[in-house]
Order: sequence, then structure tokens, then C-alpha cells
Amino acid sequence: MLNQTAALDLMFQALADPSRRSMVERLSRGPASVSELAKPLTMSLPAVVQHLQVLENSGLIRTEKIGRVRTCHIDWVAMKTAEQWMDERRKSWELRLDRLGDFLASEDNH
Amino acid sequence: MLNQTAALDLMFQALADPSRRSMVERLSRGPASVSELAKPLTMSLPAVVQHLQVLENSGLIRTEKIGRVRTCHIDWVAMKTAEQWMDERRKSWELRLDRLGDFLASEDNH
DNA sequence: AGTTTGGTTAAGCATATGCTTAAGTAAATC
DNA sequence: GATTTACTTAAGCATATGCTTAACCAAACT
Repeated sequence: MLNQTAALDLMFQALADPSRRSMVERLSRGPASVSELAKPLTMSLPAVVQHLQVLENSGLIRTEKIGRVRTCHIDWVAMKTAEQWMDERRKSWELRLDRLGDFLASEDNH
Repeated sequence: MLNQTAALDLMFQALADPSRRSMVERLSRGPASVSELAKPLTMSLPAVVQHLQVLENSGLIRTEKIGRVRTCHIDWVAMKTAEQWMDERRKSWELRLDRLGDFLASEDNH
């Protein structure tokens, strides 16, 4: 298993490409095959497969091959990890704002 | 102004590096100067500045130079854009789960 | 058995990224 | 005025990324 930092590297990196995000958007509406994911994109099939490998390697999606078709779906537990990182930053910020608010309120009492 | 897609590219790309995320973590606790951000990192100062440029270019942070010190802080509006993208995927997923739930419930009535 | 469909593997290539060192510049301190 | 501090700019370099085409494989159809 990778540590948290390396996992976040791979996830944010995976989400940093518009083609990969469009695949994730499609998959957030339910599972799809490789060629289904490739259809709206203007690149070659190997390119699509390479993008899928990046997504799968990041843990954001999982795939399963049955017969000759590979079905892809999002791993929501992994997706949550990325969301959580941003959540934590925001909490830290909100805490800071609260403390600033308290400070200003106490200043009013002088 | 950039379109939403290009903006997301830059933001996720910016967050895909552990040094840059550590800078954002530091800044989520309040503004800091360039050398303050550089202190915990093991790279040269120009390298730090290059990371800051990536962050600033993504819109996630803003900087202002007063005298000879440049002060950096997070732009929370931009940060929200990235959070929102993930939020929307999750909503789409939850909607799908709801519909699946409804379907299974209606199946029970047969 | 032959063809189509859905995907895979491999090689190559152009550009982007993440560093480095060396050499500035300009504000603040001595 | 000289030195230190806080960056800044530029050049160079190794590796990573995002594609491409060509060739292949094995399941499904006819």
C-alpha cells in the first residue's frame, strides 16, 4: 500500500487532465466499457487506455475484464481521500477565521 | 479569464505535487513569506519559487510583494472550484444510488 | 474457418516538469 | 557606503507525460 502523500500525488495528477476528468464524469453516472469511454474523445484507443491506466493506478477507478470487454467504475473510497484533503485545509482555515473573530471581538472590549 | 476546464487542469496539477501541497497546508494556517515556505523543504530557493509560480498560476494562491518580502496566501474562492468539481461527481453518484434504490424498492412490490 | 470487434503491447517522439547552479537586483541593516 | 537578506532571472538537464502508428491477441459473430 502507498502512503497517503503518494496516493494524493497520483489522484490529483490523474484529475489534472481534461480527458481523464471527462472519463470520471462519465463513470460517475455508472460503469462503462473502454470503447464507451473512448467514443466522445478525439484520440486513438491506445491513448484512452493509457489514460485509464493512470486513473486505475491512482486508485480512482477499478476495472474488470469479462470476455473481451473491460468494464470500468469509480472507486468512491479513493475519491473521498482527495476530497478529504481539501476539506481538512478548509477546516484549518475556518478555525483560523474563528480565532481571528474571537480576537477582534475581544479587542472590541477595550 | 480561463474557462472552467483549463482552470481545473491547473488547480489539480498544482495539487499533484507533495511540496506544493505542503505549501498549501502551511498557507491554510495563515499567510507566509517565500523563505518561510521554503524552510521545511529540502530544495533550492529557485525551485520553491517555481512551485509558487505554479500555485499562483493555478489561481490557488495569491502573492503580494512589500519591500523585499513576498507574502503568499490561499485564494479560497479558487480552492472551492476544485472542491466543487468533486462534489458534483459525488452528487451524480448519489442520485444514481437513489434511482437504483427506487428501482429495487419497486421490484419488491412484484 | 474467416471476419469483425474490443482491447493490448511496443516503440518512438515532442513537449512539459522539476530540479540544479550561477549570476543578478533591490530593500534593509550595520 | 558596504554587507546581508530576500528574493529573481536565466540556462541547462534528466525524467515524465501525452500522444502517435504498427502489430498483435482473443472473444464473438457469420
